[in-house]
Amino acid sequence: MDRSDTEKLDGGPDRPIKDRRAPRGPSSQAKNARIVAAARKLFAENGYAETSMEAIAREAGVGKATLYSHFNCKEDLFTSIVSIEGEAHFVKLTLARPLSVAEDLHEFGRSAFWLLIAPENVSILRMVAAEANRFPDLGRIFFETGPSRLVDRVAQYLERADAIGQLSVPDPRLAALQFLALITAEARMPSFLGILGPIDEAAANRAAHAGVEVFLRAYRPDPRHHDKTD
Amino acid sequence: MDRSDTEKLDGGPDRPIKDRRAPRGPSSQAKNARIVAAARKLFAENGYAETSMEAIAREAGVGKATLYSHFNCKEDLFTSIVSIEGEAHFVKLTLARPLSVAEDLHEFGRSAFWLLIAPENVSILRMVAAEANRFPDLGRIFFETGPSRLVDRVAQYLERADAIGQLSVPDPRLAALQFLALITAEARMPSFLGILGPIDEAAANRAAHAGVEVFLRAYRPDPRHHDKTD
DNA sequence: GTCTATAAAGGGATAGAC
DNA sequence: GTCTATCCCTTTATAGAC
Repeated sequence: MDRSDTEKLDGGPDRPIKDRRAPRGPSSQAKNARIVAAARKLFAENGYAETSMEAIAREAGVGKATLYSHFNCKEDLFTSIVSIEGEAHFVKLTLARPLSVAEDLHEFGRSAFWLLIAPENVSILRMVAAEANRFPDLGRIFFETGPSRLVDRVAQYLERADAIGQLSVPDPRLAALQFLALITAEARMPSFLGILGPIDEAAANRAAHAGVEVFLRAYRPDPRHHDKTD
Repeated sequence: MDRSDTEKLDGGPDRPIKDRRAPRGPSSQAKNARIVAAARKLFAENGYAETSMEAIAREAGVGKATLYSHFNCKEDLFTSIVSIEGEAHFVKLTLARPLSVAEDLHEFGRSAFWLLIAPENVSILRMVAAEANRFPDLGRIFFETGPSRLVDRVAQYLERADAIGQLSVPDPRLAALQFLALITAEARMPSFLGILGPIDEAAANRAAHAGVEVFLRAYRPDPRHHDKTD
């Protein structure tokens, strides 16, 4: 399009410079995406402080000044990554069909296990936790846009299951937190500490099964446990 | 003692230097303790990368070279801190008396809640998790000297309770992990993310109560759930 | 062993050419 | 908008006096 002037100055295709045909995006949008992807990867791998802006620029294939033209400073880039990731991961999961409670919870439990345990998802949590002191608001933003929504969804489901008499759940939000805690009881700590071996579908199935079993035994309808003698 | 030579050179008590009577420990042992305390505090507050050796030396009231005479490098200091802290926190808790299961678990649950949720204890976990990629062995060392022992202790108790028929626990270690997960179900994530408000005895009581209640409903002796139809 | 001063390296952010 | 080269600061680690 409007490259004619520069081509006249360059004098042809055999330019003496290194390699100007490198994948340079047409607009800044593609570079922005590459920067976000690079920052996400490096922050997750090495943490905030140990990740240099130069390394991010290199990973993204752009110059450092380009990086600073997209994000004012390192903190802005970091908070952007956290917000993006927090939403992206937790929006997917749904738990809506009121069919078989055991089936529903098992299916949802398998998905939740992957979400809460898989290394690529845990890294974001580690990042936010590690920088909780330096970025006090970030923890709240991440929690409310991510995990809290997951809890809400489970709680709503449990409330409906209670309403139709399939479960006995006096405190849906507490029960939802307990359900997620049970699903991840075994793998949570090793996952955080980075010492969990590779996980597969079978592991997710076992975790969901073990968690759902205990949860249903505790919250199955039983008139004897309905009186609120707290 | 052997200060006579320097006193001759200094010329008396009115020295022009700032304040040499600062608390200088007699042996290096006291300084070592102060260094460890300072490093523990600063690492916990700001993380590994954001904590400078100079800041640790300042906090400990020693020179930077003194610090390096006690620990070869920053990594060694960090791993030492983690090992020390990992053991110190988890050794205290015991769960031995086979009296009332509900009472025992509630009492232990309250203590475990503090151990797993209190900010000063969570900070060590955040540190190890944050540096899991850079120090791969550290996560395992911390887990095995700390949290894993806690799980073992609970599992042993549950096994005894199963043996005398007060509970029905086919997999004691899994049940132990679930018990601890239930106790901390509500506060775990906010605690990690640094957005948990101040906790008190009442909060610990509520957490223990809610967790024990669900746990006992799931694992109370019931012949119908003993057949291993897995 | 302990401190002061410094060397050597790397990071965040910017200036200026294009 | 984009890149290259650079400024200024902090950091780790050490050298040398005491």
